[in-house]
Amino acid sequence: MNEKYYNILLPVPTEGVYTYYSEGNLHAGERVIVPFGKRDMTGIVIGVTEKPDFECKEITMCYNESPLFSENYIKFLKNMSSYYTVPLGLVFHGVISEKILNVEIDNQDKIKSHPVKNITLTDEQQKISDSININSYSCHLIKGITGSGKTEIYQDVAKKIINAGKQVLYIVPEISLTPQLIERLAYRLGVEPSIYHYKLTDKLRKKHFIDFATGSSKFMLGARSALFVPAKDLGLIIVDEEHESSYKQDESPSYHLRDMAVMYANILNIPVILGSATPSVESIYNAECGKYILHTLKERPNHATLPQIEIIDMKNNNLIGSMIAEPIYDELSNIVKRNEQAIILLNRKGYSTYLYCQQCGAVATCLNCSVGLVSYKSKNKSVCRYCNTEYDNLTCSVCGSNVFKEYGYGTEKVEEFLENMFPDKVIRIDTESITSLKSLNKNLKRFENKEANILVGTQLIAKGLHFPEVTFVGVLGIDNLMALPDFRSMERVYQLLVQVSGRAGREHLSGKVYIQTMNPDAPVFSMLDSPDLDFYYWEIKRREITHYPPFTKLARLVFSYILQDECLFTAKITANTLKSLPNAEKLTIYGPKDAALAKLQNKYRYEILIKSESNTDLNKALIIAQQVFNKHKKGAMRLKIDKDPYFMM
DNA sequence: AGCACGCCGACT
DNA sequence: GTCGGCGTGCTC
Repeated sequence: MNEKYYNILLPVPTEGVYTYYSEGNLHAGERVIVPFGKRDMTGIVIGVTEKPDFECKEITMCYNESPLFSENYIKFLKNMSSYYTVPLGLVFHGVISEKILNVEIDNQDKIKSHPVKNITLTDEQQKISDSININSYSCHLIKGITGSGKTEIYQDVAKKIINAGKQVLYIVPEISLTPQLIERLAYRLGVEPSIYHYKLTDKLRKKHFIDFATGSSKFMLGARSALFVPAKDLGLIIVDEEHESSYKQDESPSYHLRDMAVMYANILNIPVILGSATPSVESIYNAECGKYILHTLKERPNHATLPQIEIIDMKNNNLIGSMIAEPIYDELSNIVKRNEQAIILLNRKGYSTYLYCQQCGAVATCLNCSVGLVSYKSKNKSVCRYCNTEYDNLTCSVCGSNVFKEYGYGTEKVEEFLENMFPDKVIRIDTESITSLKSLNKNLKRFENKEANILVGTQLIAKGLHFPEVTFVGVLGIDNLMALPDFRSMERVYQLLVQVSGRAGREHLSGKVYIQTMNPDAPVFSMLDSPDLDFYYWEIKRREITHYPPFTKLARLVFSYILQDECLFTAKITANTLKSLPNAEKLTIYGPKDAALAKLQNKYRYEILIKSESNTDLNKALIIAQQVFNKHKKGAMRLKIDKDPYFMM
């Protein structure tokens, strides 16, 4: 009898580590198939263990392969599990689907290679690239506007890593994963990148996973989930647009990709590069503390001039069509007259954004959510933007009337109005107008080919898309964003406005940006055309005074359940327990109070916010909170623990 | 997450 | 009687 006992990690939302025996000799990181309940599952070997005092089952099958997962990878998952106080199995489950995990290694096609195109770096770029030691951990934050040469630096460092026989992981927000980017990278690096993201077919995702895991591919370009493809010998991680809030995962484990990339690079002892035109407040703070190394690219591409930014006071200006301040409207007329191009940015979809009952004045809200409905003219319906319930013939839930007054405007209404004023000159792009990537590309092409002069859209068009002919950007509805109950709202407004300003007047044309607001004296506006860190210094001071991150650690606990009283009751018990903990004086606990969205999909929601200067104290509280909740929860009651929350709604 | 067990309501 | 609704609990 030479049975050995192994701890196996399975992708199940529990602790996830189970003990099995085998007569074979297994190594950490190897994949195995084991019986789990009534089914067979693929898991990975964590290590050898003593014979436990309960009955174990036998490992059904060992993949005959050298381990795909490294010990460092397992360490990374464990660190992630303890940082987010999420069970290890749940982390594994949330990060790799079982479908991908049990992929077979078959005969692989050769990775295509291309002739390498040499790029010459400017002195500024070369200096930054050379300062990055490719043999050990360091975190580099590169600040530079679009086209200032961040990509060239990424490529130069990547090339050094690949020449040293190691692999490179390049992560971008999902929306920037365009065919143009993929083509450009393949062309410049001389290798076909393995692409990895959610929308890829299973077949391709499996292929790219295996290519990178076995080391036959040296370069992976992907979205958030690509960080968890186990590499054979990773030498560099690049996180582009590091400030993007889409890097924060909504579901548990709600990790932040940038933070996890830094954690992983640290464990692997390899360099990591973060890039952005508008780095996040916490990253600049980390640079100031000496955790990251900040590099600022000062040269502007083709010596383009900064756009001229003007703040339009809506109180002193006519609103054309009750929407658009006169100076913006006039500018659009000029644009159409001169056959130039403009972007109108508005972060609201739909036609009218507020509907009031004409009889009793009640606001039309969703029956399942505490959210006001938005009307859509194209669908002839009103829609809840959270649960997407559509209302055909809206009746007032208070008085039963079905006549509503419409206020507020979304992109659909702005498009209609501008289309009336400038027939055939307007295109709209938002998640409602585009049904697929194809239709997005089609609309983008139409605009690129100058089939229209004015592009109306939501944030979609402010991020990462290039419109070389645009000379004017008008921003509507920024006041809504500033008013959001979120300590990061000013940071987001700043980033959005700087990013969208970058869309105006690139290359040979100089541009203008007009922002209409009821609050022209808001400090954020005066810092937009400063290329330095003025906004950062202003914002970091506010964060310090108000005890928000990065000066404190924050966690948000959301309780949700169909029964309001029971939900509040459990939240109260949890909060009271936390308040009476021995380390309670190290914690600041708010709530429970109604969540900003008090009801969603018929579930009532209460939230508790916990602040602490110490990560350890915060984590202790989160573990207790989970235990108290498990003891007192009823039925399908849920608790979502969001550490380092990015969305306070 | 699956999958089974178990305890109530309304069908051939 | 038994089919099926989904609440509860477990998986080495």
